[in-house]
Amino acid sequence: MASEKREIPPTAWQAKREASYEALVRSAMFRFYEKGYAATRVEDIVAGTGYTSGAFYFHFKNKSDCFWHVVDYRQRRRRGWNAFWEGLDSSQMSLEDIVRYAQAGLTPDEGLSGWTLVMSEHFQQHRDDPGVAERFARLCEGWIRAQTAFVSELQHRGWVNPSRDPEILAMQLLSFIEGLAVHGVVFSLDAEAVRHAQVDGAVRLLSD
Amino acid sequence: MASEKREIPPTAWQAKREASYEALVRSAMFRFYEKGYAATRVEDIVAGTGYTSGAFYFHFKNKSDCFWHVVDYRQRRRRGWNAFWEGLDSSQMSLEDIVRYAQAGLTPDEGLSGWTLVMSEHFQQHRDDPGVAERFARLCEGWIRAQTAFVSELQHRGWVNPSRDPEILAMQLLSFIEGLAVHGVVFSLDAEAVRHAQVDGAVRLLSD
Amino acid sequence: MASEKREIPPTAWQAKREASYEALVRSAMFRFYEKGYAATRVEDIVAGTGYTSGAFYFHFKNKSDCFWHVVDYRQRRRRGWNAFWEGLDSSQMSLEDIVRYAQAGLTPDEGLSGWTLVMSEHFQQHRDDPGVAERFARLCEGWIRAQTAFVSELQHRGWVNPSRDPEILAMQLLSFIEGLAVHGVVFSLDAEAVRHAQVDGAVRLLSD
Amino acid sequence: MASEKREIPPTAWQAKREASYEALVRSAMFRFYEKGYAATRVEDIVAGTGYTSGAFYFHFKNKSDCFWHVVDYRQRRRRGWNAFWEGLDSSQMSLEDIVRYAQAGLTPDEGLSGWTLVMSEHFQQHRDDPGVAERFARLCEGWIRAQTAFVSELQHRGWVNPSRDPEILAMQLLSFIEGLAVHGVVFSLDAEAVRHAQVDGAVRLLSD
DNA sequence: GATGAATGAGTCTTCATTCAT
DNA sequence: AATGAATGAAGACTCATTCAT
Repeated sequence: MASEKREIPPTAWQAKREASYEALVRSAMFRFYEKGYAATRVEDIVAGTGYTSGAFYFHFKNKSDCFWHVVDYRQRRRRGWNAFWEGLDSSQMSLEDIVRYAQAGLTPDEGLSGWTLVMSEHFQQHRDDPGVAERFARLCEGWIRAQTAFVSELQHRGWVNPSRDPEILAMQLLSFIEGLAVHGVVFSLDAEAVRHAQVDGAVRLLSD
Repeated sequence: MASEKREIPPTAWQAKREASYEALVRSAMFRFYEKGYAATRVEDIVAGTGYTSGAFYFHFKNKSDCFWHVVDYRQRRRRGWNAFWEGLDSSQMSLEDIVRYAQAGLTPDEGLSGWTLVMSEHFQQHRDDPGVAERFARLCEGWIRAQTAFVSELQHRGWVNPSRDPEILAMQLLSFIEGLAVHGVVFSLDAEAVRHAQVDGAVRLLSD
Repeated sequence: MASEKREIPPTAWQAKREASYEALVRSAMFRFYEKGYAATRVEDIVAGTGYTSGAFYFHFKNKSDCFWHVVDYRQRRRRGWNAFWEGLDSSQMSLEDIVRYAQAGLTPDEGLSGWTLVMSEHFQQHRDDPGVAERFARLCEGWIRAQTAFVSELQHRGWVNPSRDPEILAMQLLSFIEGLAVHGVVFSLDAEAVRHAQVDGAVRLLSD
Repeated sequence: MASEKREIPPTAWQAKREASYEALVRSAMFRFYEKGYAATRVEDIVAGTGYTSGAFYFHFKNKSDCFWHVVDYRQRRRRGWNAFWEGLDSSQMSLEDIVRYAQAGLTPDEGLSGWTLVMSEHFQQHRDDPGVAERFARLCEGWIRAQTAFVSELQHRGWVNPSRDPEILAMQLLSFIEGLAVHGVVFSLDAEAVRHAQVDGAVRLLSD
């Protein structure tokens, strides 16, 4: 009856759709980060994009759904660790050098350090929604896995004692870095000092 | 109608007031911790206490005010570090022993580990309120000061290299402990594993 | 702790509550009837009562809940059939006389004839809500039961052939009366003509 | 881009147009019936047809317009009463036989018994739109006229007392049949029982 | 000190409808 | 003839807060 109808989704539309989608996701990311998840209204997200709330609900089921799209978006953009090791002559570097160098990778992109705050806030507010806990857990797993790979590599290359459990170390590193970032945000600490304390502490956590 | 009210002696009055106050503060503390600050309604706080929202607004100017009362309440109940060192024969203990022993003091009371989450959420939602940032900063200072005293004491007693800046170390410790606690909550990690990682990491942060 | 607190619900409050409740229920009833269920906004209901939408949501969980409260309210106010037979000297009356006399009881009170319309509209819009169908069925049962009692009484008193199934007759009567009322509303028929056709038809349905 | 569009011969064009029109009208009819007018979204109508909302607004000015198209569609498809009497040897039949036989014609086609519900719902929601009342009245007139013709024919053929007003009788019949149908839908009554009660009652209404 | 009915501003969300393609 | 992204007005509902008692 309506056989060939849906077949030609003109790429023009697809492009349009993707453009508005990305604009909204990115706006949401920044607004969430600036004001917190709860305090960000859909109107706030939409405001600077040139779209309206209708467009928002065209792309997302609701505000919470939008949050998860942001999470995925960030995930997708996170530069892999593989790229990190390539083109790195580690023979001349101290552990501290490497950690400092890796920091840009350890902390989230786009300078949204302490984004965990947003995540935890969303988590709090949807604690009893079914499946949320698992979703967060799975997300964490991914991070730990990536971080574990980094630690393992450090062990392989002789920077870290190979007898230590890389997974636990990964968790400790992540928590420490993020913990400091969050403290920095909440307590208005000097950014440079925080960065320094992160590197210093990370090195110690990695050392015996 | 209000006949028997006059009969209550002033002291009983005050006692009554304090009783309801504490009941509400404590209920708020637990609700905030369980559901997050934003998701906790005044009704939720009031619910299990036997009081009504009217009582709430007798004691607190508003929800945010209540939050700060909780913070103060927690502050007041935090056992001082002085008590910690008394009756502790540290001569026989390793650094790890001490840290493990101190953990109950390092982490917030009543098993509300990761309460920073609540604080940061409240912070996010009142970012532009004037004075909030300072208030948080001052609060943090208090913690750092206490923690710094602890670290200094460790240096005095020879557990920690005296040349390190105790304040930075304090900040690192706090962030690390809280960071792990938060991760544990958000990502549903095993409580025992978290505790273990906390002690282990803390020792490393304190070591050279 | 809060032992005797809830014990004295000052009747003043109860009265206040009941007053606002009834005002809202009645307003809802009339608005629903005038504009239909879907087209009636909560604001419309609240408008003439002197209350605000907040009061509405104090009394009702939501608009649909309010609808059911209206249904119950109508149910409660429906004069029983017992009162009908008392003080009625049926010996001198024809069947038509009785039916005409009963019409005020057969049709809903307050001149809201054809209120079934509202019910069916609400029904349509909540068809997939669980429990709605049963609730309506139970409601209908009650009506049929009452109507059946009326028919049985007519049989006892010799007005209607006792061999006919009173329950089926009751259903036919109800449907006929309501069906005509609805047609009258939707097709703007003359009220008097409708009333006449109702009595005439009802008598025929009751006759052999 | 629009290259092959010109190649379609005008007749094919028209056929295409009619196909999509009918698909949409029929879908609307069924959706309205299943979920009610208000609860049916344009998307719902469009869903199973293979078209999109754009097509909908090509054929109909708006949702209400679509409703009237459905009404017309149903009107057009209603088998005339002329066809009914042809090829019916009524000499051997009782009144009940005829009514039963006519029921398929009395009740709406396609098993959408109780479609009056939808009509009345639409009516409620457009009560103050000018012209709606008249339009409904005219519609009803048509039905009554058809039904009146049927009744008159019954009188001619001796089944019904010729002294009774055929128009009133027609209205009573229609209301009764539809009233029962509606009750059946809203109160989940057994379809067979309803049908039986319809025939039985109709015969009584037609009898003296 | 405490009650609880009532307020009303604030938000999310829906959906009929438009329009460039 | 039809698409589907986007609009934006409308409405339901929440909840911190007030106030007469």
